[in-house]
Amino acid sequence: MEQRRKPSPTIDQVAAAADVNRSTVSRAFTRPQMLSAETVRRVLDAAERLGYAPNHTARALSTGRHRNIALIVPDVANPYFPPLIRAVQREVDKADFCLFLGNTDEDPKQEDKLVGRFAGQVAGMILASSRLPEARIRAHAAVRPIVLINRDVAGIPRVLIDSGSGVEEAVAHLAALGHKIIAYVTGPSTSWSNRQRLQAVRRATERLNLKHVTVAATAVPSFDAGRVTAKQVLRTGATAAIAFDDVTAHGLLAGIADEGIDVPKRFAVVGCDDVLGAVTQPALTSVSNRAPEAGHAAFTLLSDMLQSPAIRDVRYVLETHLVVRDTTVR
Amino acid sequence: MEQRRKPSPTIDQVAAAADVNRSTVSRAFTRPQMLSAETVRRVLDAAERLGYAPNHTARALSTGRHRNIALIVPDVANPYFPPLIRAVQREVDKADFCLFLGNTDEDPKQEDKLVGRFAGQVAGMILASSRLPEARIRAHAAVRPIVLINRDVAGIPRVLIDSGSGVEEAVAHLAALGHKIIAYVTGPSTSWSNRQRLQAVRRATERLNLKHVTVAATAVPSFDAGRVTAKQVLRTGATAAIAFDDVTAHGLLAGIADEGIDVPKRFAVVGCDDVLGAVTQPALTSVSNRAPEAGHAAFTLLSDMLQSPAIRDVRYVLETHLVVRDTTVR
DNA sequence: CTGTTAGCGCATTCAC
DNA sequence: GTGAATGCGCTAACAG
Repeated sequence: MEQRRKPSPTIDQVAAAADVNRSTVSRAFTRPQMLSAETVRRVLDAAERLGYAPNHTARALSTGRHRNIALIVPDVANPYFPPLIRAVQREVDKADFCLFLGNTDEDPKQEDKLVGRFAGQVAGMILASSRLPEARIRAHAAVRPIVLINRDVAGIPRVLIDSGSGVEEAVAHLAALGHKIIAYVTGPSTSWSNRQRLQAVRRATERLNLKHVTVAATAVPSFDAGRVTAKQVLRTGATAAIAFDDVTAHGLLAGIADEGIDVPKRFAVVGCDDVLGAVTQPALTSVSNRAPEAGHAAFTLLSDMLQSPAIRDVRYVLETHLVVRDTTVR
Repeated sequence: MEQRRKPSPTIDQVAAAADVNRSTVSRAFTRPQMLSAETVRRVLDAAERLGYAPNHTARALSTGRHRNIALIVPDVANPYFPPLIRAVQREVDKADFCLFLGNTDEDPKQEDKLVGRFAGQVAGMILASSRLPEARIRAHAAVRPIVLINRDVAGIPRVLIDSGSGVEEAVAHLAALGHKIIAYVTGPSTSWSNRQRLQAVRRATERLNLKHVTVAATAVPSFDAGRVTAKQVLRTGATAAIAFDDVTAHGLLAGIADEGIDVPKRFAVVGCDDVLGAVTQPALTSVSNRAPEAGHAAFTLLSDMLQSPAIRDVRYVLETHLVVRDTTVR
């Protein structure tokens, strides 16, 4: 049952088969226009025949350039990220790159470790919702191209989904429905989006002369985190809550139902990121999700950085809007 | 605004700083027990000071071994896969490997392309729900270690989630409830799981003296694919349906509701993979999901293959069970 | 225990 | 247009 894998052919074997020099084979693959059409054909032919494909590793070592990029996210299984990953994937693919995926579990230490692990085999990295301290981000960005998603660090190219705009719409919507006290259920304290949403709630409630309270959920956003928070939210006297994300909002909804309180008649709930669509019961009002566009933009940015080594201070902002469904008004 | 990135230190610089030979530095990192504790300390010290980290690429070129593996899935955004990816991720991480992620869009050509792209920079690959023809799989597996998930090819190590067992339970459950005609709503025709589920429906209905019909959904499983299939399903005279997966079942549920038919009173629905949990309305009865265990097992298998080059014919099967919720009985 | 030497497979100067 | 030579950063024999 033993079986040896045959080593893949090298550039030298192709050179021999095509009766040319190694450099000619190399050129046939990288800059064919430098060679006579006839030679190119002969080389490619031989390569085809031998099943030769340039060795990424050797090429990278020689040029110092990799055709890989890494995408690091806090939690693959959080429904927010797969569409983002998907979008990045698609662009990476078009560019004929390979994608490394890293999962930090919302842990800055783990994130730091991953950045280190990927370093040296990628052309650049995209950090989505990075939980790293600003200093670490700057340190990494000084050494290699980095693009941030949902993290605002001056001087580092970043793509920001401005959920603030959508959250302000949400507060206005709730105000119009007559709510006077609005609760915000928090997400990870290291999350830029969380801070942004919290600030938007503050700003909007103040402007509209409403009260707001914030209720802390556990560190990692989850259905259960939202659910156990329900009682506490109800005790604040709020009649409406905006949750850090849809998953938390979904749990909150369940927790409120556990208390026998009708949504939206006696309590209104708004989520963020609109990842659950109409699957909750009642269908969740939420702030729109532009993660796929963010993924696309991030790769485009990174791609630009790879072309021109000048570091540019790009701040790409995507606005969001409120998507009204049945948890706020029937 | 121009800025040059400083190149990372090489093994030689560390060697100079520690006043030893390059090989000593190399050993300090790969086989410290070969060196005197004192030397190791001195080398690691110098490395730390210079911010040195071994270059993956150079190491891989020299040893021919990579510390990367690739995981290829049909659709990252399909809720079935993120937990699987997550599980693989976790194991990969423990082993100090890096993970490439590939997305095939259910397209065999794309899958083939990805395998080629990753080849040469990975120690091995895991193909989840591969849509590749058997011949292609064999061809690839002959060249490099490959582990399959949810694809049964003799001679290639594979991890199979036996949804058949759960589907048979589902049919028995429906039979006990008095259903006589059961519809199966298909998934991708190239999917091993789809064939397996279809066969289970056939087997179980025959054994229990029930009728079954199959209704084809569009190629890519989706909410909409399920929804538009509803009318057709109802026309068959079936009073219960088992769908290829939860996402399709979810759509089916919506389509049936569109027709004004009450679930589960007048029609019963069963999903597969249990990825939606209790989020549908009514909560979906489904066949349990063991994707995380499959991911774990797949990496363990791959890891074993990397240790002993002997190709082994492993067939690791995970049983499933029916999870009864509200779409079959209230 | 540690230094010496020789590649890994390729891109890239130079020459011709 | 093409060939010859050099080195990317590292590991792995082989010596001592």
